[in-house]
Amino acid sequence: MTKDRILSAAKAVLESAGFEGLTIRKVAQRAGLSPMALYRHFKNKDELLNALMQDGISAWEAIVGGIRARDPVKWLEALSEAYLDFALAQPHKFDAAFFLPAPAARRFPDDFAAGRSPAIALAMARIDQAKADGQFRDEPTLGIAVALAAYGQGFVSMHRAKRFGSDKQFKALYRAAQHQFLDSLKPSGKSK
Amino acid sequence: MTKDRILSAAKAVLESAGFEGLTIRKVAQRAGLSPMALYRHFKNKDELLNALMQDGISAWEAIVGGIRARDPVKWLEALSEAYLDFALAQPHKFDAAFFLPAPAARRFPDDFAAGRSPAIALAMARIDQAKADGQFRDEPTLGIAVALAAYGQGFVSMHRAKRFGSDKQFKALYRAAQHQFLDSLKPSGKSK
DNA sequence: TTGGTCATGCGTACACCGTACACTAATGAG
DNA sequence: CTCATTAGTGTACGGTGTACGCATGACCAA
Repeated sequence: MTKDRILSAAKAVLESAGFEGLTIRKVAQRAGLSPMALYRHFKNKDELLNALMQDGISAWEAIVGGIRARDPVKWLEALSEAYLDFALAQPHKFDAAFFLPAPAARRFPDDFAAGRSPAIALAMARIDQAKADGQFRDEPTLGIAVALAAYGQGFVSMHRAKRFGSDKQFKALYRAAQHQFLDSLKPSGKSK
Repeated sequence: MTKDRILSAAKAVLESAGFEGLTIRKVAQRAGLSPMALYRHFKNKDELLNALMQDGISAWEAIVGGIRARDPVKWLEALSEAYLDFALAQPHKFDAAFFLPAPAARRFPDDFAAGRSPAIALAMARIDQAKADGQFRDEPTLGIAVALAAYGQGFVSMHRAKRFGSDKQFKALYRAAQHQFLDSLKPSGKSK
């Protein structure tokens, strides 16, 4: 389908030129079409960006789905590390997944607890499991999941805004914070 | 000075039209100048944006400097709340302060611990104080400060990306996470 | 006063952007 | 074959950042 070809072209342009360099004209050229042809398949540029967001989210879901750790806490640690890898190794795809504004239609409802997102649902299941195992205290599962997500997104956002001196410092602080966070969820008295 | 007039115009345009609507031509018109006149005072648009970032940061520093709470933990709670207010009440200024990429020249050095930013330095002083008071456990001060910042930035970033169903949900989760975070820093056994 | 230097602002022009509009070429059903 | 639907195109418009060269005026030395 032509639409897929356009999407592939868009992903290629995004990869090589970033969001700044992602233009209708460039995508069209890459797809071997005239610029206006894209409008047969996407209402406008925003809709194309939205498709890229979807693609980025799918990539992330696949990564999360591939985490193999058995122990729920280890699983959450692996999740956190995978997130860091994703952000650094595929920055544009990552940004598409996490920073692009969602159109009204696909926003989480107020109970996004329910886990409209498979990745969040998976994480919440592991958190519940850790609580059942007695590895975590009894804090609200949604709160923990969202906090973990915010943590990661915050670090990456600060990194994107060039608030860290170096990637090395960024990674070190990211890992330290993640470790401390998971640590803080252990039952009282067990910390450190 | 003309430069100040341009900056004021830019701030006004930013406030009323956001970053999307911030164009050289609009700023020039607002300042009563021709578009090209701006280039006598700013190398290019990026440099103008950088000046806006500086302005946003100053606004934030002023807010932080104005927090009056005596108790260090209360002070940190007030900080967190002020951050939320700032993000919601002055979104563009907030974004200028926290999301605009810093030019290489003004990046934090690797020991940004040292607190190139007055706000971070203030926060770290309060954290040290809380530790001295026995209100916090002995985690690394820098780690706590950066984690707190990442927390806030992450929530706001997710909000900007429209990942929350509503402002109400956003605020509720933000506050819950902040509360849980500060709580987790208390000495073992005292949590909840 | 004259002349020169420098800072300031302006007008024009260019390349690039998203996309509205009107068009043609291809496809497939009856 | 006819005709409606779809896919793709070319042109054009209003917007963007900004390079370039010129005009103006303030200042100061001769």
